[in-house]
Amino acid sequence: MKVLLPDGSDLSVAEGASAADVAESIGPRLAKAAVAAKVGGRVVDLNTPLREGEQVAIVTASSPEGLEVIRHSAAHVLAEAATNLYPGTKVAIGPAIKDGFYYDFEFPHPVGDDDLTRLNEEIHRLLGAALPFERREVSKEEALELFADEPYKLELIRDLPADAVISTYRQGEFVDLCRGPHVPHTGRIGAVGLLSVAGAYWRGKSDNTMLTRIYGTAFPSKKELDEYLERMEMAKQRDHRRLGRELDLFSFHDEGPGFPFFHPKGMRVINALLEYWRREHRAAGYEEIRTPLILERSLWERSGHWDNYKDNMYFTVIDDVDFAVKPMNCPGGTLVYKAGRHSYRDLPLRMAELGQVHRHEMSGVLHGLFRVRCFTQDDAHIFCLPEQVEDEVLGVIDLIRRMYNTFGFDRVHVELSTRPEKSIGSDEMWLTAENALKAALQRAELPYVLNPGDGAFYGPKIDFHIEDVMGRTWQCATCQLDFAMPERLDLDYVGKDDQRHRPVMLHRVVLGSIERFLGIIIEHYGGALPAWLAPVQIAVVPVADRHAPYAHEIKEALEGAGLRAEVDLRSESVSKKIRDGEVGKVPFMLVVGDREVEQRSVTLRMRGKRDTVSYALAEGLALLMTECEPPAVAQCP
RNA sequence: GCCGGUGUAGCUCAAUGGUAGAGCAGCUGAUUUGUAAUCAGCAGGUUAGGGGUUCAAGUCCCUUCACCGGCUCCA
Repeated sequence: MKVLLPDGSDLSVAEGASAADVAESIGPRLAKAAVAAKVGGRVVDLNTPLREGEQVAIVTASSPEGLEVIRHSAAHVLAEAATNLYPGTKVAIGPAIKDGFYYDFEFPHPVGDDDLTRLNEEIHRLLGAALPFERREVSKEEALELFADEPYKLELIRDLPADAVISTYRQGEFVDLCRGPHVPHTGRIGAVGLLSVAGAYWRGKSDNTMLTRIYGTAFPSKKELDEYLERMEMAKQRDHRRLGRELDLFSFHDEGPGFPFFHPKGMRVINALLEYWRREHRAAGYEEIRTPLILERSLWERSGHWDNYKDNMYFTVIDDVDFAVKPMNCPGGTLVYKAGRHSYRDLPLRMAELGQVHRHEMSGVLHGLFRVRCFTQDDAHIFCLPEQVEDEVLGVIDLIRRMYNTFGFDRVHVELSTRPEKSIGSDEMWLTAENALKAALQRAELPYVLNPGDGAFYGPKIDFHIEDVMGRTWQCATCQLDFAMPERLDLDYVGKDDQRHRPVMLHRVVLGSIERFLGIIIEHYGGALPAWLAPVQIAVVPVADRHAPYAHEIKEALEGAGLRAEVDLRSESVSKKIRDGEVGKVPFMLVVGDREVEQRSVTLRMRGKRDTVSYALAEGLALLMTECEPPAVAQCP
C-alpha cells in the first residue's frame, strides 16, 4: 500500500505497516530520532498501524509536538519511579506543560526536596532500561477493575461516557490511564530532570485534598536540559527581589508583610516613571485627582465592595463609625464627579488617579513586588456619553500601546471579555458596549482573543498582556466598561434635552500597579534600567583627590540640567569604582584625571562597554543630556 | 488559606548534641591610584520569637512569625 509523505511524495510500504516502518525506510537516523507520528493531523504512537493513502509525518523529539510527547512520557516514568520507591502511593494526573511536565501524587508520607534526588536516580535507571510503552484499549468496566486501587483514576473513569474508548499505557510494572501518545520506549525520552516539589489541589479545587505535585522537565539531549537549567539560573539572577536589594531600591520587613518599603534610589526610579506617566496623560487629555485612603463604610456598601470584597479589605473605627481602607479608587473618583453638575458638553471627563490601594491578600500569595498588599494603581475613570465610548476606548488603547512601546513591550496579547452569566444591565446595553469595544479594537487594528462570559458583572472589558524579554506574560493594562457604578452611586449629566441622564463610566489602568510594573521592568532589563529611569544616571570618578573639584563641577552641571549624578570620592582605585558602577548598573561613568582637568574634557564609559570616548566638557554634557532624556510623548490628536 | 521546604553578622554561606566562624559589605588608618575588586586593622550575633527534651541545643521536639517553591485566589 501507499502512504503520503509531508513533501507530497508517496511511499510504498507493506500492508499494516506503522509509522515506525515509514521512518525506517526513510533512513536509520530518522528512525532513531522518531518519538511519535502525525497521521492525518493527529499525533499518535509510532507503532500505530497505517491505512492506505494516509498522510504520515514523523515527529522527532526536537519538534514542539515531539517535546510534548517525551515530556508526557517522562511524567509516566516519574510515576513509575514514585510507585516503585514509595509503595502505597496513589497517582492522580501527569500532563506535559509549557516548560516540562508534572505529576500529582498522594504519598503515604510527606515527600520533600531530598526525595527528588532518589526519584531522579530511579528515573535514570528506568530510562536506561528502555522499557517499551504498550497501549491497550479497554472498556469502562475493565478500566474500573484495573484501577480499583487508584481512587483518583476511578474518579476520572467514572466521569467518562459509558461507551468511551479508554486507553491505558504500560511501561515496566506501571500502568496508567492515558490517552497518549507516547514514545516507543523509555530510552527515547532523552534527558529528564526533576525541578521542584509543590502542593496542588486535586482537580484544582481548594475544597479537594491537597496532593503532592512534582515538577520536572525533559529535553531530547542532556545538553539542552543543561542549557535550560542554566537559563533558569540566569532568570534567578534577574529576580527583582534580589536586584531590588542589591541595587538598594526597596526592602521588605517582618513588621509589614506584603508592604514594600521604597528606598531613595527606588523612589528615584518611581518618580522618573511617574513623570513620564503624567506627561503622557496630560497629552492624552487627562486631569489628575487624589482621593482619601480611608472612607466610610456606607460608601463601600453603596458601591457593592462591602458585600463582594470585605474579606480582602482593611477596616478601622473612627468616632464609632466604621471606615474601610480603599481597595479600589473608583468610589472616591465618583464622589469627585458628583461634586459638580455636568452638562453633556463637559463630557468626556478623564480623571486620572495614582491611587494607593490596600488589599488583604492571603499570606501564601505574596511575592516580592509582583503581589503585595499595598500598591499604587495608575487608575483613571472616564465619564462619557454612550456614543463617545468607542472613541474613548480607542484613545485608551492608543495610550497603552504608546506607553508599552517605550519599554520595548511591543508584543501585546489582547483579550476581550464579554457578558458573564451573573450580570446587571439590559441586553441592549451589553450589546452596545461589547460592539463599542470590538469596533475600537478593529479601528486600532489589534488582533484579540474573545473570552466569552469572562467580563465583570458590571460590564465587558479588554485586557492587555505584555511579554517580557524572557517570554513571560503579564496582565497589566485593562479597560473596563461599567454600567453599575453610575447607577449605584447615582451619577448624572444634563443632556441636550435638559433632562438628567446616566453617563457611562470607563475604568482603566495602563501600568496596572506601579509596584508590580517596577518589578517587571527590573527583571525585563535585568536591573540595567534605561538611562532615563536609572536611579544614578552618571557616576563621576575622579582618579585622585586632586581631581575632586573638577568632578564636582561636572556633577553640579549635570544636576543643574536635571540629571541624577554622583561623584565617587572614596579612596579606592579607579578599577574598583568602575567595578562598583558596573555592578550598580550605572549607565554612564565619567573618569576625570590630570588629562581631563588640563583639557577641560571628560572620558565617557558606557555601561557594559569596555571602550571609552573623550569629549570636550560642553560636548560631553550635551551628549549625556540627550542620552538621559525621557521618552518623547506623542502629541494630542 | 492549603501542601512542602528554609530561617546563623547587612549579603552569601560554615560549624558530630560539647568554646558560634569565613568571604564580601561596613568602620578606621595607610595608599592617590587611568577603566570590573590596593593593603592592614577594627567592629559586627539573645543562631527569627516563645516553650520543651538534655549535664549540655544553632543542631532534637512543639508552637508562633517571616520568607522560598507551588496550589487556590488576584475585584
